Amino acid sequence: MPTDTFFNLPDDKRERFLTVAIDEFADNDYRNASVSRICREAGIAKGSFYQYFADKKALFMYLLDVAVAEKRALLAQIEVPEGMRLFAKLRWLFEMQAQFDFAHPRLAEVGSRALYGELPFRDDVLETLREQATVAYRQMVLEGIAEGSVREDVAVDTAVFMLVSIFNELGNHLQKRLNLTPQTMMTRQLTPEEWAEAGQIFDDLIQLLQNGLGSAE
Amino acid sequence: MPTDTFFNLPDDKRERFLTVAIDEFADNDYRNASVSRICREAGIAKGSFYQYFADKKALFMYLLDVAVAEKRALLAQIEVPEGMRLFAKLRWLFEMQAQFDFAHPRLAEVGSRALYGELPFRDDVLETLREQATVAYRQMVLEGIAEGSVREDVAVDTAVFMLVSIFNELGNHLQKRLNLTPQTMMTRQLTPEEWAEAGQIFDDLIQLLQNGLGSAE
DNA sequence: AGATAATATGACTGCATGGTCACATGACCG
DNA sequence: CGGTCATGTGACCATGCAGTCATATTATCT
Repeated sequence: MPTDTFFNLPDDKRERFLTVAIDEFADNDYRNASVSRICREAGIAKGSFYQYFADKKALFMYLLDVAVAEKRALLAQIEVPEGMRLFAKLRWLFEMQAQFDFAHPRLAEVGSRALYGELPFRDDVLETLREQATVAYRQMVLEGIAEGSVREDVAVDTAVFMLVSIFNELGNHLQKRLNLTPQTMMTRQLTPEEWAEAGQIFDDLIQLLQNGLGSAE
Repeated sequence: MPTDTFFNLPDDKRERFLTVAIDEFADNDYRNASVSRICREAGIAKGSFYQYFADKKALFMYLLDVAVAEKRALLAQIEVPEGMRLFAKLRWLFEMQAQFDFAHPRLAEVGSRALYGELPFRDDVLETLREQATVAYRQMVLEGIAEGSVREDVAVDTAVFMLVSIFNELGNHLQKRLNLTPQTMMTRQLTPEEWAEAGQIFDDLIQLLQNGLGSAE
């Protein structure tokens, strides 16, 4: 989506630009993110920007590409476990998501804005991305039923809705529970204690999803 | 928050204005909602607007007042049941929320934007409103434990997080499941069949929250 | 060095916004 | 009728935006 000129840029300049752009789209939704501000911040002329990208939308879509690529890179780094049963798989997914959020807090913010925020244009790629989570979760629930780990009489649509809602808010919740801000996450790694706490939250969540809140009474 | 002048307005003019304003803040987040557009749409001069409200923020806060008042009115209409146990109470809450969403779809949209969207200013009243849901749910879970309907070893914080996440997304989910748009909701009542379907979804949700997705295995 | 192509630049256009203000209109009262 | 007060009005200001373009700078090759 960017032009050759953009890729010809010296690495440091290109990276500085990207950092600034990601920050801008992490701090502001699409309409309020400002090309002018990005240019000012990154120290490049407005005209130059339009030599790199056709327009604001092209930059935004490229940032999403970067986010997707980054996520793929993370997944490639860790072998996807085979033969996991539903609740183990869910837990693993939670952990993956958290790992991405912690490794790329600003990018993750851009991504979640893109998925759940409002945009002044319609984009099919994005639309598909949006649906993907629902479809994947439905598939998982169905497999869960097939393998016997999920009750046969479960209300599939409603269960999927639950999973997606929780998944979407998980990042925010972890941040609150661990007292983290995107800044602190950028500047330091998670301590083992923090990871343990996150792990505990995942365990609790899985426990709740699997057995509910109700007592046996 | 509005001036006397605003309340002195002929009823139809004031109501027309409010309808337009609510639509504007339902369709756009705070920053993108436009006073100029509201004035144009409502057929009043820009100067007049500033005779009714100190500024854009004052209008916005007033709309929230209206929303809260409207919700109170709904609750006053229906007697709050006493002595309900947790899961019955939750179901009742779901139904209340849905009834409000269906009765005032546009206002509900303004409200949820206010609670979960971003604002260019900080407001203590709003902050309190935001926390209220979490506090109330925590209280309910604790009561649930006390009365024995909730497992004693439940992870309270995580359970509350689950409940809040689900509750926040419930409106959207119902809309999708029942194939409704704010417009259709404005123009017609829900059919008994649609209400039944909503009720089924509530039942399913409660069932999932209480017993989880897991099979007994 | 000279010529050609790639890149950088920032003033500029056109547009929309929130908010102001000097003035116009209308209502009520003696 | 005249005067006073409440209300209505829209041109106007400062600001910020996305995007353009003529011009200037720098690289590259002969």
